[in-house]
Amino acid sequence: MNNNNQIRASLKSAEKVCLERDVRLTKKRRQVLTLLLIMDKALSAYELIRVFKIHFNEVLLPMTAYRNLEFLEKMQLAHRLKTANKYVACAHIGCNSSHVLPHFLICQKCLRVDELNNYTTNNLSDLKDKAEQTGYQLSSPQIELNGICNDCLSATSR
Amino acid sequence: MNNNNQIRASLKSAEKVCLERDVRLTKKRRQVLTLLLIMDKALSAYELIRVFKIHFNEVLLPMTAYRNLEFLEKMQLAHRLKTANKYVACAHIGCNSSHVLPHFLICQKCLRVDELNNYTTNNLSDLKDKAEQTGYQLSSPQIELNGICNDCLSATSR
DNA sequence: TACTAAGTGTTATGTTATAACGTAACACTT
DNA sequence: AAGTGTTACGTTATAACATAACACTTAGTA
Repeated sequence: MNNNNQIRASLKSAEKVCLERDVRLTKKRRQVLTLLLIMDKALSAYELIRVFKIHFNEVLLPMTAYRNLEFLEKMQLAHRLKTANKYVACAHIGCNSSHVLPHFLICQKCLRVDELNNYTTNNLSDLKDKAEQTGYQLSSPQIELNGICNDCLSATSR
Repeated sequence: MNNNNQIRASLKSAEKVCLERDVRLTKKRRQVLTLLLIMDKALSAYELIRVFKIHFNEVLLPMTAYRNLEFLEKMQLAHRLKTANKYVACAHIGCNSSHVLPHFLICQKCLRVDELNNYTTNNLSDLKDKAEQTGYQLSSPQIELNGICNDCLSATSR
């Protein structure tokens, strides 16, 4: 779970990123990012909407949710997990992470997400080579691995 | 494009697989597999339904489509591409392929899919190790890489 | 023949996502 | 302060993807 200090730091970094890129971190966008950070797991757009209502007692409309998630994704402040149709705050806000070949480990039970960005560029060039040999140009490759985290595993086996 | 001989051979292998596993390759299931082989690209369930009507002049209901796709997936005669919400015939029917760590290259333009199964088990154990170090047990890992195939690329640049 | 299990049909609904268009808020100029 | 352009958000509608629950049919078999 992200603690308050971590969340504050991430929001500060997010502000900086938006300032640098001359885009606006509006109230709603900031709220969405805050929620993703607080929840610290993958949420669907509609889950986000429900939690938004509970947390801020304000309405977040579906279109706004999707637009804001798209914005956060562009700024690499959040990620879209295609295999799960869910969204999660970036684990590396403020870390100058490259996001060249993000790897996600997704727990199918609790939706905890671990984001591995410490892969060598070898992995990417390896994948790129294989893709090119097969006749493809990769576009923003992203590896999503589904599994079960140890916490959920031990909870189940009990 | 799969030619008629390849399709016939795949269907024959599919029959064998089902016989061995004591499950039925019913008419509808066979038709669905046939269509996936004919189309030779990723189809959504609802695209499949539309093509089914055109090709066989019979109705394939959504539920049946999903059930049959699920069946084919279990038998490893077809694959579900989660990042695209689409389905594709297995490229290795009758090849005794292991399907330990299937890699898919998906063209986002034409939905052609290349399925790489020639990865070494090293890749899998490597991923498994990394996952376990991070506290996850992988469940049927599958790598989906999105890109654009050379045909579409050259068509676009013209 | 009648039973059983598997498969399919049917209806309804849930879930995820986007299109199209209008309005509000903000930022910049004059 | 008024005018203008841009970005963000609101609103409505609908497309696209997927499953639940239960009924009916049929193939295989006792």
